[in-house]
Amino acid sequence: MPELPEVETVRRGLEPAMAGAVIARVEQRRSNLRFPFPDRFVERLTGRRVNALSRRAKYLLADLDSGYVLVMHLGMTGRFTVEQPDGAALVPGEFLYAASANDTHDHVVFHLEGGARITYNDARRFGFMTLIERATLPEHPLFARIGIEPLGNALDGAALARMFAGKSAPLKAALLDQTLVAGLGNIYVCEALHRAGLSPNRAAGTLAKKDGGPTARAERLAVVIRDVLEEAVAAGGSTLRDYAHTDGSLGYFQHAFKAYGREAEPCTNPACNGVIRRIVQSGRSTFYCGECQR
DNA sequence: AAGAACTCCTGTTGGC
DNA sequence: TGCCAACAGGAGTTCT
Repeated sequence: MPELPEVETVRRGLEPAMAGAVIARVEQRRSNLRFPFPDRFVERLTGRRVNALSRRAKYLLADLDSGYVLVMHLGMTGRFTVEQPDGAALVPGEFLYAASANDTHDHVVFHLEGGARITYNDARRFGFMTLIERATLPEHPLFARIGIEPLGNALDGAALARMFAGKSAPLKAALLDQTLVAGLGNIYVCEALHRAGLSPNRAAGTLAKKDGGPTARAERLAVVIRDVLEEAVAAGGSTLRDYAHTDGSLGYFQHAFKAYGREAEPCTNPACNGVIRRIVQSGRSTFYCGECQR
């Protein structure tokens, strides 16, 4: 499920339970998710304290007192559930995924000192976990080529122009490329392009001037990417088909979608008479308005 | 070397 | 109701 806003929301939900906590026991219920777990995964976590829980792109990073970082990626269907020892599974304002109807897909359980229990559930197993030495993290293949954080200071029109210059790939594909801007996924790319009035089919390179500088479109796109992600984080991310039966607080940004999932509906741009259409680009659905997105 | 297609896996949904 | 195809928030690998 998770794009940047959802991963950040999960981080904020896990942080109160995990940061500063000691991992008393770990249940690893299978040998792999998308990739095999690292050697001696359970032993290397047991007894370790989590110094801090951070995020880079769509990765969650638990910094351990062993000098290693527990790196976690949620793939498409990864979710965490936090249960406190007093039975309180949820804290108001936190975003927590509902436990699935059965525990078939509960693959990892972290038991923390003090009794809190954190369960990782992932039906499709596109997520994964690994351990990387903290000092080598920036050069690690998973992170060496990761692009700029869109909520940091590095994202602006000039940065987009630099990255897109000379590219014939469609804007949609360029924005999904995690080595350029890190953290966008299918939903927020559709939303950002709709806000920016830019066609997902437009060649990415058209957002750079001949001298490599940013066009007005590039400046506009940088602004709306930041806006849409900030609004989504503030809303606790988006909750789609999952979690229908949870009493936990859910993301509600899905109600603010202007393009995603609106095939055949009138364009939500009040100045536009177009209709949202759905096309497929690199195997993924793209929702956009052919009238006001050029 | 860039860009598109294919791949991993399971669950849900919509059409007949 | 059952069956089957299409589709789902990701991204590494393999092709052209």
